Amino acid sequence: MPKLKRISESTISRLSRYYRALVQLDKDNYETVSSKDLANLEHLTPAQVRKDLSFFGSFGTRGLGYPVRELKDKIARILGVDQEWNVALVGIGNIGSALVSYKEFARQGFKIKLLFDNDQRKIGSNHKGIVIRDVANLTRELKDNHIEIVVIAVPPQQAQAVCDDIVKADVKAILNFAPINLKVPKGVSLRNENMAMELEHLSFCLVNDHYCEQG
Amino acid sequence: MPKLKRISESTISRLSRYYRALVQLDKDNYETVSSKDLANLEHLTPAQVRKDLSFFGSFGTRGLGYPVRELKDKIARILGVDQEWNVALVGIGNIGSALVSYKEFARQGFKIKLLFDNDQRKIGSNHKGIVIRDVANLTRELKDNHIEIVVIAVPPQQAQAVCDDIVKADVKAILNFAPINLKVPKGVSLRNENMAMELEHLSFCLVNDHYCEQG
DNA sequence: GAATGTGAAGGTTTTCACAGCA
DNA sequence: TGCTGTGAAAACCTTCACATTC
Repeated sequence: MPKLKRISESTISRLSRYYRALVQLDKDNYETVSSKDLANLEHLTPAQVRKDLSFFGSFGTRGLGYPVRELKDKIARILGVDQEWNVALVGIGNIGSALVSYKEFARQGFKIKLLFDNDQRKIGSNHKGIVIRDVANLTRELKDNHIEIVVIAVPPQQAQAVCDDIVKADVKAILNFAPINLKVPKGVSLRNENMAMELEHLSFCLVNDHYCEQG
Repeated sequence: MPKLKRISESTISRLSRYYRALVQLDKDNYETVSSKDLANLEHLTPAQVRKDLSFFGSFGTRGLGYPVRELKDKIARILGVDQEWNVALVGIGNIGSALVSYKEFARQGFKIKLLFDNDQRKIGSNHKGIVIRDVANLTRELKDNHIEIVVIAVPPQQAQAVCDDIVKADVKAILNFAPINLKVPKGVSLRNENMAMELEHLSFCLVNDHYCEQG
């Protein structure tokens, strides 16, 4: 009985973690798993696991636990990783090229279909079997190729302009690696990966260990 | 009058954002900034800004606002980015090599001093001016070189073993790119960058836009 | 007058605890 | 008996509102 309540960011992130754990449990031929086991695997509490899952339905059996395979598939459905997504990547610099070869992406159904850059020397060349296109045509090519998710890996100065072009192509999901706060209209989902910020978090913990709860 | 209360993760992350904004304001020769201005720059509320800062002291002047340069320096101090940190990177694959050239790191005082890999073909070779060492000697070399922060960019199967070696070297801060939940003892700070998880978050939003608050 | 610093209020997330079911 | 599902309680985080200071 899923209620139409807003789901918190943390619940969604934990869903990813449950999913990962369940994939492993399934590989290891476990049939069922209790909220306690699942919680231990991901260093969470059993109540948290049950509450999170309860937002989406009643997947378990009292006295027994959750059926591994079935729960895995249900969560895959909820997360949208039971289908393929067309992904484009803008900015084929250090991070961009690393992402092209990042195996975890393809494994989960995220297919990198298009690459873009603004460097004339790169445009037209092949990168791991994908031709690099001119970012000048970004909006049109995203539309023509039915891209659903775009990854931004350009320098911060160019990120907002690129982002605006992406939004114009009606793309509703953006993953941003540029260390800048992008503005997107309502209805567009934006996630940020900011490595410098994570390092700053760590240095904060090193300097202020009395404030900072362990790891 | 900083109280000895635990600081929330979100406050620490916002501190990084204030810092970035203040660096820019200082470059643009602003002398003072109000909580309202700072909030607008980072899409937050003025009350949030004031509350966050108040955990660490009273940096502003009533009726005037905060002195930009001074606040920037104070936050740099709090975040620990007023000093240099010795960083090592384990795993010189796609992501690892991208990180070596990531300019944002060095700019903030995070100096990559050592590189490690387990691939005999890579060990001993030069990567952007840094020699790649054998991960077999990880613990000893981290100790000998007074490394304070280690970045893990190895495949998930090897991540926990690498992590254990890092902990043995008394390193207290780890940034992990492997899609796995590492176990670290109390007192060690661990941050995770999980790109697959961010993409899953986006696909969740695409599939469940009714649950998912905008961007 | 203008904007900080901060208790108190309000909202959200997590944990508790137990009823309910296999 | 064992473990889920879930209201209620507790903890936590954000916003409000205003006294306070320049």
